[in-house]
Amino acid sequence: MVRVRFAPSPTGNIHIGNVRAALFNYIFAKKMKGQMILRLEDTDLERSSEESGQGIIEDLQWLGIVFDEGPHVGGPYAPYKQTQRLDLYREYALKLLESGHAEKDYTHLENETITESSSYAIRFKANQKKVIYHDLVFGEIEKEVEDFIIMKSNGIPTYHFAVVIDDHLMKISHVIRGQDHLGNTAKHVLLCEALGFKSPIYAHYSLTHGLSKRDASKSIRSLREKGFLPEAIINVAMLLGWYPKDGQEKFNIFNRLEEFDPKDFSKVNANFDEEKFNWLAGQYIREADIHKILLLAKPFLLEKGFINTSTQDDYLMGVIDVVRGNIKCVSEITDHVEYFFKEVNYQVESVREVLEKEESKTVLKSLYDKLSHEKELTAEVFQNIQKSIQKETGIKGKNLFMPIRSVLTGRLHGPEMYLVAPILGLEKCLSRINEYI
RNA sequence: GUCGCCUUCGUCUAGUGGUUAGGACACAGGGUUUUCAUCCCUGCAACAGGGGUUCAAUUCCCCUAGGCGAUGCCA
Repeated sequence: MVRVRFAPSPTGNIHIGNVRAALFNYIFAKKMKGQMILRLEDTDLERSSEESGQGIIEDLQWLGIVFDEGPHVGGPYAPYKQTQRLDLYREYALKLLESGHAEKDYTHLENETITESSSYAIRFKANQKKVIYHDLVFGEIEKEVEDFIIMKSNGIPTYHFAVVIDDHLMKISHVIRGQDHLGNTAKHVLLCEALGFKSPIYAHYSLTHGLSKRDASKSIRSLREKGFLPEAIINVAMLLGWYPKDGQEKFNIFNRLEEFDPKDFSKVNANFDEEKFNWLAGQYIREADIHKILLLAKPFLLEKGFINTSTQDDYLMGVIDVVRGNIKCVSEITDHVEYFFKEVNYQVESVREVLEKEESKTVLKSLYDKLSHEKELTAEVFQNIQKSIQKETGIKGKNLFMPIRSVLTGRLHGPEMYLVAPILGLEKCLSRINEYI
């Protein structure tokens, strides 16, 4: 049985870089029909927090990463928080002390006199031993290990110790983690040997640069609040370390589990490419189910006061569909749709300039005249009208289209007018034009 | 400092002992009856350097340089 785990320290939000630890393990569990375990490594008492742990669980759930076992759902190897497993670590540490693999360390007392009751740390005696282990991605790794602390003088285990004990006790079969642990793994292998544990199988993936922990804008929480789609984030995170063989960069990994293999992880540290992320995110917005975007967009539109609860969904979907090609996350929709909901404000200088041209008046008069003879405004009707205005007035190109765009939207940029106008509707178009003729 | 890992277009990458070294993002040009954008087409652009091994090296080996990581009573 494959059992993998995501073992974050609950000290902040997860972002698009470190979500890969959860994602890669989860994908592997899915592929192998194994189990996914969450363990909170909260032994850094200073920085760990309950809220952070909860936030991580929520963010992952939103992405579709769920756990078979963990502090929030329980499981046969509970507890799943390291601060609740302190007795366990103590027990194993004492064993190592007895077997001579470890010794007491009083260096934290500096010049104080050591007595029977003095607190002590426990140091593992690695004796410069050379360890060779196999990594699925990097192959044979050879590393000499120095002595290191396994229990702090406050009774809390260090990461290296707790991780080995827990992975063994929780029957973790594969450890998939960042290559910042490539060297540390030798320590873990040594500890396993000393404790008589079987080492899990290791796979280390490359690190990502350009994603500072301090940059909150790349946290999963923040991306979610901006209305990025979770599928896009999963896709981008996958690309940070793994590429499908056919080179297809937009993909749903859950449909391609067969292809996924940790041994194909990239060995090279990569830079996070925000441009590409934005591009991919936009692709997902364009292809998403319109109802889904509608649901996500409503809160943003309500907040801006563009709509109210009685605004028709059909109308909204039309609006969303016509502007979705210009956004990468749903929140950006509010930058593109004001004129569909509010009266147009013609104060923008460049727009006024267009409208005040003599040619523009000619175009708009003709447009008004033709529109007022129509009963129903469709894209085709609008296109035909534009053509006949051109034919009759001889005005074409920019001089033809800009006044129309300006009068109907108050902007110089936007989607094709023949798509915009039918959504606005005949009545609104006529009244806006009427203001200028 | 010591130890470990890595090094293909600007960026993310595919790939091979003999290839026109492929794709994507970005960028540039063109097209889609106007603009921004979308979409389509075209173009630009890479095997870090030096030694080997070999008939042949981007691919294998060594060295150098560079990058990253570890070296904590952080995880």
